[in-house]
Amino acid sequence: MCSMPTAPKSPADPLSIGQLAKRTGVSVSALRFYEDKGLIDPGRNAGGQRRFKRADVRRVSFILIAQQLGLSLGEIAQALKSLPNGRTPTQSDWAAISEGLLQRLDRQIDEMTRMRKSLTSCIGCGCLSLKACRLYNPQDRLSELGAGPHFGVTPD
Amino acid sequence: MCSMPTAPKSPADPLSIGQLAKRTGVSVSALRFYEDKGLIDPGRNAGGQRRFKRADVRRVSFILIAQQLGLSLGEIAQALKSLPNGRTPTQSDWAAISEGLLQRLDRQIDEMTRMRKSLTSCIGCGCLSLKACRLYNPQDRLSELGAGPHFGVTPD
DNA sequence: ATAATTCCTCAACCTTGGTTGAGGTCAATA
DNA sequence: TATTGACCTCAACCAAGGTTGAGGAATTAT
Repeated sequence: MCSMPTAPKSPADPLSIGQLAKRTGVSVSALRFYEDKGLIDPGRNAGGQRRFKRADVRRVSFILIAQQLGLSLGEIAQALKSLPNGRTPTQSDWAAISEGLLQRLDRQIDEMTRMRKSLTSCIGCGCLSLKACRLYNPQDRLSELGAGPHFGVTPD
Repeated sequence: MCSMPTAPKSPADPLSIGQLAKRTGVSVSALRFYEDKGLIDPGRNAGGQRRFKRADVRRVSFILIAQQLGLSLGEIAQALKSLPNGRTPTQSDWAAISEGLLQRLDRQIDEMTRMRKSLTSCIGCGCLSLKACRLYNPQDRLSELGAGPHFGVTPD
């Protein structure tokens, strides 16, 4: 026969949720949660079970990377909308969307570097008032790194 | 008389929670929450109302700064334990504890810079697999920046 | 054919970092 | 003195990012 002995899973083979979980290291419950939030959109087989395309491995990888960079799932969902719908994303589609991450990362590094400068000067003078930080950094507040309360310390 | 006309609030004047809120920009409810978590420990007046020392303004500033750097309230509580108990912290006490923040910030900048390198190479090859990232960055995962799921992408 | 897995949905729960409101007390002001 | 604030506690709620478990259906292995 022409068919290979141990079915070398063609690139079209769909993945079950458990298989995707294993490949990505993301738990099954988290994958369902991502679907619920619109980050992934698996098809279903006749029995109603989720069937993922192999390209979804990359999609989940993107989610993980973006999370590392501090994007919320909502922001990630937004970013993923820039991918072609219908067609399976190509490498250059992924490269394009990843550029956005890189820019964000650069902004973050920049903010942290400014923060470092401020903190150094705060430590230097012992004031710990963020007066200096605010001079350097008027209303940015590294807010990408966490919600954090409103800022506006009026020191002693 | 020797006393000044409009009572130039001596450094010993205690602050009410509302006054502290105004000085720090932190809401009254958040201040109560911080007390609950052990980050601040105001005394009480005869009527049971919180009375903060002026040094608490600095303490709250520290909390805000540390939050910006991604520390959880629990971690901040830990850090604050290094302050002298009993005595009001001096400028050099604050400088010492802030050194820890600076080191953490440096680690973060370092991690982000490595992440940038990885991401650049991922974008370059279009793989988006984090294979390269993991090479550069074996098990660190910028985890300081958020809980984030377990990492272990096995690409397509 | 049957047993063992895996999967399904839905609801409840968890942690962080708070906010909001009810019901009641304290303190400053007219 | 009366009355506004400002304050008190306690409980419930919110959003994010999930986990856990119940009860049941589908799939896979023997």
